Amino acid sequence: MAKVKSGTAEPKTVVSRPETVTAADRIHSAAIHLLRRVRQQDAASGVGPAQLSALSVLVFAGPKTPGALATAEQVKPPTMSRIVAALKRSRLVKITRDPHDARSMQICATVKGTRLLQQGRQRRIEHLAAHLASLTRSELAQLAAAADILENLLRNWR
Amino acid sequence: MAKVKSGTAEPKTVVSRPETVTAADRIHSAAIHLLRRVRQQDAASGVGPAQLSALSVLVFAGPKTPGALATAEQVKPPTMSRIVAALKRSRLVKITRDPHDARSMQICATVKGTRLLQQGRQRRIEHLAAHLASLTRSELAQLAAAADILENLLRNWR
DNA sequence: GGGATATAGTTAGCTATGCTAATTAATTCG
DNA sequence: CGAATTAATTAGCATAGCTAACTATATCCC
Repeated sequence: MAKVKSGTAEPKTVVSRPETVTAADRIHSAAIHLLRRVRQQDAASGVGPAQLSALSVLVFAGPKTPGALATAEQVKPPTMSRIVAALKRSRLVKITRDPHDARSMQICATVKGTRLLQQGRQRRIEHLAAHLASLTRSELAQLAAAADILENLLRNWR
Repeated sequence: MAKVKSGTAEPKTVVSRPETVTAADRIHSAAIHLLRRVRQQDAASGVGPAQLSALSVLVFAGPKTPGALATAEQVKPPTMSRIVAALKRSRLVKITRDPHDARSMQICATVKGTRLLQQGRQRRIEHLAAHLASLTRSELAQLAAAADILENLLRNWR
């Protein structure tokens, strides 16, 4: 029952504002349907969505260990282990072992990986652009702002 | 960058507003990360995300044929066929054959299915609530509005 | 030093969800 | 009535999520 620490001594039972309920449903539904559409575009790259997402982290945030990648992507280590193995098979990343800790390693996007990601992004943009173009400047700004609000919310989750 | 080479038609050069590019990336990323968080909560229901989403359509939009459900969920018929089979095994939906067309059938959420969905929704809300509570009324409204803009966009996709 | 403990990653095995191609069954059309 | 169409399923494959159990290395502490 949604207890939240408040400034007062006792935990308060927060009665969710009614709009919170419908907002959660609508955000959830929109996210699901958006990703299903995007998936159809990304299929053209021949690389699955989880691999693309992990690769994206590597390209934009630089090399990472498998564990750090798993944390960043909010999946468990074995899942990331397999994703990385697939990326490596496709030569989209390269692995370098940590000289100071033989258990550890750095995963780094290759030129091929970076190029593939940029092309995928390009393809996605090209497809999104036609649709986003039908939005007003204000609506687009609203979407972008909402995405940021969400990411901020997600960053401090839990 | 961001020309829209209309894959098929005349090479109309749409110069995307710069914010369109970053907006697409941010929306995409936010959607991926939101769903990974939500998935962890929904796992408690013991029913997969695709099943929950399909069930949600049935609960809120009423009975549907497998084909219509596949279209609504943007998946191919065999995929929906298996999702429906799983829902049926769990007694979350019931099937009635169309008396006028023996090939066709109606899928309808059972009381159990409706209850499970509401409970999952409740669980999601409880979890979201603490985080959404930190948003202002205006930010929340912005998120909900953005979700609607997205859904509208998606409805007329392609 | 050396055993106990902790940490990084992988392997094995299960489930769920996507797909395409081919199949079955029923309806509609010519 | 036979051919084409339509609705749904079956079969087979790949990706991606999980937990449990394993290997290898590092660190801690006596």
